[in-house]
Amino acid sequence: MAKWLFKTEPDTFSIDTLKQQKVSCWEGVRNYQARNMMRDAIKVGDEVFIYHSSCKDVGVVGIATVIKEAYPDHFQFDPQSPYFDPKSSPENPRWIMVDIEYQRHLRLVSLKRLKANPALAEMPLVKRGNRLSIMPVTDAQWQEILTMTGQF
DNA sequence: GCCAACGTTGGC
DNA sequence: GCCAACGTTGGC
Repeated sequence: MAKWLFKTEPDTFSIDTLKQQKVSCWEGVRNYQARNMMRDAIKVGDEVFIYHSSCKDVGVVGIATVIKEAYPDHFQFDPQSPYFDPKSSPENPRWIMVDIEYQRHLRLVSLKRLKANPALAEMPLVKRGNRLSIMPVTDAQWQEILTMTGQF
């Protein structure tokens, strides 16, 4: 099973919200590279690090699993939604989402620590100017980050 | 709030 | 197909 990292702004949707809901769709991905990964590679059973961005405590905060593979993100059709895309249509949807299920919180592994770890230097996350909201994580990187939590 | 980095758009 | 302008992301 593959492993991934999903970014979210906790002011909009946090790991705590996911825990309360237990399951959630992952809507609002509006980047072609991220979309293509969801479409082509993200499968039921894959594990996902949840990452909090644009907030006080930036970093990896928990784990979820994929429970539903790519299907159309209906927010793209809703003019009231911030994720509305006027160029998309139900007949030819442009954007998709997956569903995930909460697994557990992790003790925060801050971006600062991720950047300081040479074993993680190849992660898109720690590269300069990174903007990818969904990215693959290798088994080795996954284990390294788990080790950094001290929780395994 | 600032600003660097990046993706997208659109004129040509 | 190039590339400048623009909008967005995201750390700080």
